[in-house]
Amino acid sequence: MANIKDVARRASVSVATVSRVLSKNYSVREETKLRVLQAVYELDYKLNRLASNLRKQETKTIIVLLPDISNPFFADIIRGIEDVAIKSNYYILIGTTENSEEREQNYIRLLGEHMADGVIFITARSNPNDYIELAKLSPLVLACEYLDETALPTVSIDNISSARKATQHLINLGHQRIGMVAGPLNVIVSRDRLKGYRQALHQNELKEETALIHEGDFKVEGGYYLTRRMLAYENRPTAIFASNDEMAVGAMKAATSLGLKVPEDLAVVGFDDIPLASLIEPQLTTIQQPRYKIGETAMRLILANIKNREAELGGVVLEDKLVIRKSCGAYLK
Amino acid sequence: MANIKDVARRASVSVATVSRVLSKNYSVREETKLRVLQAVYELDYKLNRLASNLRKQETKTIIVLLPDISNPFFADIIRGIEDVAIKSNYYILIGTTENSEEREQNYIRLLGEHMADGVIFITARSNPNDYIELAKLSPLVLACEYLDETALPTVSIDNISSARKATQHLINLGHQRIGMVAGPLNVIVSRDRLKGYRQALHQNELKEETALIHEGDFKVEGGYYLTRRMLAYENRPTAIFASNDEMAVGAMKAATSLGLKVPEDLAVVGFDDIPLASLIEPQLTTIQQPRYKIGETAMRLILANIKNREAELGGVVLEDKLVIRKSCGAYLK
DNA sequence: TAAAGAAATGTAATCGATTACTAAATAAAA
DNA sequence: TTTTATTTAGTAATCGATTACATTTCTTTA
Repeated sequence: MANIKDVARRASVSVATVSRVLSKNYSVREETKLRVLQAVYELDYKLNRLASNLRKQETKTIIVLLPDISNPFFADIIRGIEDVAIKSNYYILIGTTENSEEREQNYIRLLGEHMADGVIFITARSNPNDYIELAKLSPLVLACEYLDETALPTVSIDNISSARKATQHLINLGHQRIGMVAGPLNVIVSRDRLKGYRQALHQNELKEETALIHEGDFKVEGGYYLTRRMLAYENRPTAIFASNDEMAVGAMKAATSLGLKVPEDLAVVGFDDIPLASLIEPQLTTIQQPRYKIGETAMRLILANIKNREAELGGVVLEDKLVIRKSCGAYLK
Repeated sequence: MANIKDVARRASVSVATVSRVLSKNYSVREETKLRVLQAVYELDYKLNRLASNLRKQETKTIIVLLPDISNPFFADIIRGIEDVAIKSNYYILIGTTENSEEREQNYIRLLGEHMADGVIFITARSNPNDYIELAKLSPLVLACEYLDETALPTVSIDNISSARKATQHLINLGHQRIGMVAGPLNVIVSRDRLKGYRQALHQNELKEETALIHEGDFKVEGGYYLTRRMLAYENRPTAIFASNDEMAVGAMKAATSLGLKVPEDLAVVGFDDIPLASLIEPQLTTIQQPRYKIGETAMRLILANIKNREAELGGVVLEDKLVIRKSCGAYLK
């Protein structure tokens, strides 16, 4: 395989000249340029990007870490990231952690080894300090997640206000006993959605019942079992707000399994608006996150951070939207 | 950031010795080894993998190309690939082509630029010759796809026999007029599924009707509209075999939208067994592909091919399975 | 104890680019 | 035409590892 030396020899110029021709924005005599390009063509020369990266100390690669690729929620975010990346001549290396600390480290290590220029986390981990430390070494952006205390670059919606909005919607429809199927509470996003739910109750002077608040796992089965449990109470809830759509689907299945109808006997509202939400019957009322835009913004933030490591990049908060479909029963009124 | 020279200096040895200590399987005196490791620790030395890769002429990275990351069908395949990759100390770089020729080339170019050691296609393209040419330059494996003529390394199920099996199942349930919602016919997988459908008809001396065979796009909407069209016929089909689950869901929605019940008025069988298949009501009867295993095998094949470029690697055919749920109506009999 | 063989380490070339510095060629100004 | 400024191109250092080959040190054997 031809390298830059071969091209130089063939075009009777130095390697420096070849490099200049190929990297544009250098002044090279037209005739020489043509000779070089001819040689490139004849030898089918291809840049060795490894060598180039080594010398330039950059890789144009961003690591994107997420827990689980089969979660449809992430797909659009990744599309957003990748689209911006491609436009900026970057590549993304997707790593799925499957919630394994070791696997995550395995990918993070690549940063220190100069195999990537930065990392975007679309993932929920517990220890904020790790992020902060890492951010000192390497450009880093959190997508969907954020930290209470520190100003790392983040992109997300305002989960508190969205959850409040969703709960308020149920209250407006007349529900007084609203069950909450929360996400895992070690995740800040779950905690904030729970917080929003509580705020809505308090603002409407409804009292909060621990029996109506349960911690789930973001999976269909979790939503199913927790809802079954709540529906077994004598004084059962008339509505469920689930912290994500999968659990909301589980809640609907729980109702059906007990002979209850959604939304007549149990109203359900989810969170995320994954594709499934509009395929299931009845279609799910849910909070829609601007996923693609979250991805785009995350990539833009990291590019900005690469260009200028000093740039103060705080958190970007994007608009969400309550999508009203059938499962909340609004159409019945 | 410390490099190998710094470590060498600190440990009072040559860079060669440092490299030997770190790359294992070299004989180094225990005492020297300790000194080096101590220096590595003190300086927090990290290998520059770019430099290492350049010298060793390998990257331990495999490109995985697929049309669309939001398709849940691909997620398990990727999991299989990634799991094997990690065990073998490889990384995968996922590229989504969004059916853009340009985007695909953008990723393929990386191979020539020494940024990856091989490529796995989980994707449907038209021109087999491109694959064959590329395979000469670089290790390449096709997952799910295959070619008629040539012996490239491939992993897939036998789509013809699976489609035959699915269709036969409907015939066994008494259906005589079975509509086929095919996938895009420029894709060999779609052609083979159609072939299997036809074989089943012929084997049962049912005649094939062009009015009952339609080419779709693997999307829910496509399945919906094509099925609506078929259900509008005077002599409408009593069953639909769709070339993937999304279109099968579309078919079910079409039936419902016309007031027909699935499976009583219209039996539906899909293909792939994506997660949605068991979440939708009625649950979908479908062909289950061993997705995770397809991924694993694809990665194994490419590793074998990297180790020995001469190895003759033909096509691996894995077992599929007809999963009988509610939508075909078998339970009614 | 000397010679031969084995083990440990060092020297320097190499992978393939980019680029600071320098030199030659050309153009512009005096 | 000479001097100066500007383009264009070359030389060689550099990025940070790995490894062939050479050399030194240590063991083993005679």
